[in-house]
Amino acid sequence: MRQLALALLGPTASGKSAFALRLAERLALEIVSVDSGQVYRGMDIGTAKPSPAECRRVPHHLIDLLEPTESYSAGRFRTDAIAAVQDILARGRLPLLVGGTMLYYRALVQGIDALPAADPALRAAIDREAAHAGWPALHAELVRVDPNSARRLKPNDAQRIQRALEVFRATGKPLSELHTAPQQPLPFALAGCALIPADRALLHRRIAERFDRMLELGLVDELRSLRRRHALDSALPSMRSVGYRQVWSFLEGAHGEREMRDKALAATRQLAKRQLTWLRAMSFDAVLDPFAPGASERFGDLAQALARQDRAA
RNA sequence: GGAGGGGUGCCCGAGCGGUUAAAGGGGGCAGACUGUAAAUCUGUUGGCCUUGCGCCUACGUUGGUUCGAAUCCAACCCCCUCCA
Repeated sequence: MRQLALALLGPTASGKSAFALRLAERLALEIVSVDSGQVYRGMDIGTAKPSPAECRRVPHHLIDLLEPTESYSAGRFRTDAIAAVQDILARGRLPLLVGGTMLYYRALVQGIDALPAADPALRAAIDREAAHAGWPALHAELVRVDPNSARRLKPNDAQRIQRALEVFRATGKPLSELHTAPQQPLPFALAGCALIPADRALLHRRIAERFDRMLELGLVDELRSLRRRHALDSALPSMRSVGYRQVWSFLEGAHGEREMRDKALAATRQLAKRQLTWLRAMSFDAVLDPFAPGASERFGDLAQALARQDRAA
């Protein structure tokens, strides 16, 4: 009975998926996506979702879970990912977690406190207050009800101030009190590998090439048809994701095609930078430069060795 | 050819005699991150060093006025609009 799952984390456009699919030629594996964008149905081109053919070749999990009008969460990811991994292990196959949503990955490996889920009504109410008084005023309110969280948060950090107030109003308890830094062990072993490119300029070039390919594949039309089929608005988590957000403003006439591309590329580079900050801060069993010659083979060898070790144990 | 407007740091753009290495924005770089995370927020961004309210380089080019110029003057080189 195998107990091991592998994970491959890296910034956007670093080649994670290609590495994973290559490895699938050597090992009987199934992929668990660690990606906050690929969970949405219909958002295929812009999230670089694996093609139907690739999904037939290698089973993928945690993809196409929700409509773009819905929203996902780190907490739900942990539950879903554990279930998916155990499922794969039960089938006697190797689970490979692949993605770049580092908060989700950390929630999986470190655990996450039991907190109330998002409450749209509460959030809407807080938004209304912020529109009137401004976020610094709500931060001041947080100082009264949850000084510990308030100290951590900057007066302009709208999203986190909103969350802290939401939790307090929902439970009557300060968010900081609910943070108990749980060490929730996983019911399986997890070996993680990070892809960290040494050549940032090359990563940027790949980001540009990839976005241009998305445009050729019909990213703009994809969003157009999503907007026809669903009651979407630009504040939805799905529509705020990189690429879609910029195409959205383009469709709204906020700017031209050239500017849409420039903004999308910048947003993607910034995303990659944040992902790299996570990757550098976390510890992994192996770190590879995805653009170094033979990196894919080295990852394959590593994974194979780990899998063999696990089977022997 | 004539009349205007303009050329500012990686980009856009404010400044219009000293307190200006030069507002603001973008981009870049670095960091934070507990149910929105492809989100949200913070810091930083000419060079050098003995890190000093230090030195050097810098506001199209060259020269000039001035104690002092990105800011005033002249010539020149580009760009835009209008008239021919």
